[in-house]
Amino acid sequence: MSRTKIKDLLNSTSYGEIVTVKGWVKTFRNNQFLAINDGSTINNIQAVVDFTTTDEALLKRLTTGAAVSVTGKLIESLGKGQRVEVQVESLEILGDSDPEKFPLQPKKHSLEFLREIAHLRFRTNTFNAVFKVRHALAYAVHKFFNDRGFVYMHTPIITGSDAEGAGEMFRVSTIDFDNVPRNEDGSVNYKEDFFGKPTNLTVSGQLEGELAAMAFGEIYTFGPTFRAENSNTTRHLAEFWMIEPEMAFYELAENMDLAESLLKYVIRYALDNCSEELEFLKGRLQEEEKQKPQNERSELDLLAKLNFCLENDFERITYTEAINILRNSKPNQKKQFKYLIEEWGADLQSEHERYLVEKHFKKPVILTDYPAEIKAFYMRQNEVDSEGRKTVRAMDILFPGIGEIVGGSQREERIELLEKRMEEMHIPAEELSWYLDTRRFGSAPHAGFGLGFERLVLFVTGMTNIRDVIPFPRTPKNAEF
RNA sequence: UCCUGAGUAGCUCAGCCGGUUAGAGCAUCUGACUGUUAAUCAGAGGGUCGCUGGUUCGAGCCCAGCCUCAGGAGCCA
Repeated sequence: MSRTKIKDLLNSTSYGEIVTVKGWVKTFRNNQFLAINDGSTINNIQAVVDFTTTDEALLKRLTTGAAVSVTGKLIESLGKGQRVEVQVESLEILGDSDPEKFPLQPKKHSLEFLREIAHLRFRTNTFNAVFKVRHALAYAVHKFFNDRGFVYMHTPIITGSDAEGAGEMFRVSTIDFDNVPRNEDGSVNYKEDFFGKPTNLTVSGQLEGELAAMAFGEIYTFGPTFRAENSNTTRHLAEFWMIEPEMAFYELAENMDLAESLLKYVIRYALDNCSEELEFLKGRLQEEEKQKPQNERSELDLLAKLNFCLENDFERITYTEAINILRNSKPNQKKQFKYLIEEWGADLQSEHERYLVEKHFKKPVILTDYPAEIKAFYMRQNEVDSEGRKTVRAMDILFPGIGEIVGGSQREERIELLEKRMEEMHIPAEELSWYLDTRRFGSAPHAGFGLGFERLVLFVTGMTNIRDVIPFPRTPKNAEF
């Protein structure tokens, strides 16, 4: 007999129908009430076993975590707390679960503990909900771009260029560390390595993405990204997923429009398609925040926060305007910032970003036109202003609780200016001549951005540690599973 | 990498000023009960107090080093 998914059974009114349920035991109460979950929904179905006619040895094996198949009649529940239940006629244990050793109990576990058993945490309500939302968001990203005619481009994971400048890279090599091939001067002979030269894992698909955009018009990438930074925070991973659209003939304003509508679209999609999961996560967050003092709790609950984000335009201000706001802000004047804002040109610290987003505007903020000094070589240079300040057409989107969720820019399409900037920043032009070819042959204005997928999942699920929104987090000193 | 805090039973945590045999709730096991909702009730088992060294008559507690984890910062998405 084919199985029926629990999600469908919980919505069914076909009372009297004989159904088969396969799933994992959550709890077995009172020697007769079996709560089964099959992952199709965070809710369980109750199967009622007649213990007077069932073999005692079999009943003993109904332990938390065991995989079971039950067949019986779907009936209106005789008890309160659930609408339907299955009256068990036959019961089979598909896989036992030793209760002495199975680490998940029908009680609350800390997220830290569950992180240590990441292979089993999928079976908890919280992670069921988180990864359902993650899936929905990933699907929505593809749907958004596909519906707008963007081409999904697979940029390389292994890169031969170390000039991307987005952070420390992981070396990819087949060299035997115990027997390193050397040149006469003692340096490593990379000609002996797999690719015949040093290679690394990608830190960004942007440069290759630009090449494709200069042919297809509008493309996006969505793939794994690797940063070998020794970052130990709630919002950094060594391996994460990034979405990088790149669009020919877009200027900065259109780039911002696209990023804002992408974020709103995928949040809307999650609200429309994951209401059960988000409702659960909202409750989880409220429980968690009960531990905190009143002034640290969120003003809006999870659903209200997401809806608020949809209903309001993101605030768009330039770096220069932000500096003026910060300079005149209370925490700056009362010297409450750890880093006080004094001069134009300083990089914004996360305390400043948080002030702008969470205190001043109380909504997502897009910061544009940063000082050229603190931004990457490929960003389009603005005219020097009346005070002699050099800025670039960068834009960062800041979200409450997350910080920077999007970083992008209009790209410098004028080759003379680009080459000059590369020289100033000591970027080897020879290594990137393929990149510069886009500016040599039919260069055109274009723009793009990078969206950190896990940071998006963090925001939508209300989770607070990025290690809890990716199945198997890779962080410094941690590559388990 | 820096700053702060933590590490005691399977899990969550208590453990006073250094002093007898290190405790609780949940989980597990045994029994009772049998329409329960993290079932309930009674009982039992369960400890390398993160690791190494030191101080002391005596260390879970004090000191030093190390490891791991968490939060914050930096780097960034």
